[in-house]
Amino acid sequence: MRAHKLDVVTEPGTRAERKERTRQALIEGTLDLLRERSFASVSLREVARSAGIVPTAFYRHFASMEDLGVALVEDSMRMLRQMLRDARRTPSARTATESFGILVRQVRTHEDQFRFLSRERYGGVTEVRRAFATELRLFVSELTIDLSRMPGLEQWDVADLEMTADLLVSTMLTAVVGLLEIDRPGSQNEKDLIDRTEKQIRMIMLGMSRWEPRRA
Amino acid sequence: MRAHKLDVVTEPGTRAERKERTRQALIEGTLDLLRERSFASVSLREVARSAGIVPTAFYRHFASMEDLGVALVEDSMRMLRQMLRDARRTPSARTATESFGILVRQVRTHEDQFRFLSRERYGGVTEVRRAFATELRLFVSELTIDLSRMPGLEQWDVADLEMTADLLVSTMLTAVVGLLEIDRPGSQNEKDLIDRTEKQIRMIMLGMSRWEPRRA
DNA sequence: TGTACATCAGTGAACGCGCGTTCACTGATGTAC
DNA sequence: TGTACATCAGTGAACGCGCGTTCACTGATGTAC
Repeated sequence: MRAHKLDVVTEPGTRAERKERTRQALIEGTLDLLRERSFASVSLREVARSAGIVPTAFYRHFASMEDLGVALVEDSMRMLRQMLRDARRTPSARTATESFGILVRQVRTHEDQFRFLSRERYGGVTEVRRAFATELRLFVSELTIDLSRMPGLEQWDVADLEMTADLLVSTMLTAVVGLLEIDRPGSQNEKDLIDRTEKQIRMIMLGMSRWEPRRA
Repeated sequence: MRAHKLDVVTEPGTRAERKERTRQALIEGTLDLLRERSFASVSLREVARSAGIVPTAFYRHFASMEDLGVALVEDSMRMLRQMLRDARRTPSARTATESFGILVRQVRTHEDQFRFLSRERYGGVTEVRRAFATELRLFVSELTIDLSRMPGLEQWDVADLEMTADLLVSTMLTAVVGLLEIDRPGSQNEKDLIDRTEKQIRMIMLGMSRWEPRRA
């Protein structure tokens, strides 16, 4: 019998596991604080408090708040990239409207991270802006390649393909940001927004079918 | 001769005029601080410093930083409304592309205020978000009326008209935000962005000409 | 026009507070033998 | 398995700093007579 071990109230797991758990608590606590505030206005002490540790213990995980910000970007970007990779593998994501449906579900699943990205995109932290812009450019150029393979678009100018990909992406992005403003998922507001965006995508695609590439 | 009056180094004008000048210095100093930071991260003392007054004198003009924020929104919104009113009176603004040209020039003229609006739109201050959303809804509904009068769109559903107006406005808004990211006006980047946006607007209008309203 | 008083934009000292960061520490976990 | 030592996540006191806000003040401008 080693019953006395049960008296010890420390957390289970190895030291490394517990450290990782605290790190996650810091990240999730921060995302939670960012629900209604900007990253620039959140203090190190608040973040530590949200994770249930003393301010000085923060430094066991991050060198500074800026460092935590970078980790947040990396985390969110990893999620975004994974989503895009999955979407490209899903056969049902071939049309823009279907891709948008997948996007909506992902936004609802990773709401905090999408909010962080959309809010800091033009907000204070330069690092976030740069990383997001790069990711977005990557996405647009991938969509450009997809478009170039669509029947009827084979002879299009690259610039025209890019312009169209950019329009489709920015329309979806506007919808994502609108989605984050709607608190209650499944509400009529949400349905209206999704419906409207799908129509907008269809309208753009109608325009594409009439577009004359390389006008003289 | 009252030469001794010239020795006095106080600012010219009546007391009311000087007060108004300080108020403007506070507002412009704040907009200047907001070039690279968010409103939430700017302190009262910094704002006072930027206007060349002592922190306590700030209270002669605004009750709090929040109060200053509201004044900033009101100022920027007044500018935006005036721009829209002028644009509606200009005969050359009849097509969406021409309206966009006017918008680009306005953005370059009132860059600080547009930056404030775009940055705080999803940023911290609730007041700003609400005011901007209202202004935007107003703009979309005015454009909806304009569209309903265009030849070929007379039989369109109101929902379809609104959806289209929303798409046009959000495309222009995306361009405005992109414009603010470009430091050097007149650069190739700027030309590319404007060119791309004009093409996007034309593509949407092509889609409109093919749209079948009230599909069964 | 001149005088006496009221107004009020801006001053400067002072306050209590939360901040980021340093430092020496504690005690459970990990490791070598 | 047991012992002795090393590691290291988290602690708690302490610091100097910029913050928002209070208060009594100054002295030029405005107003009433």
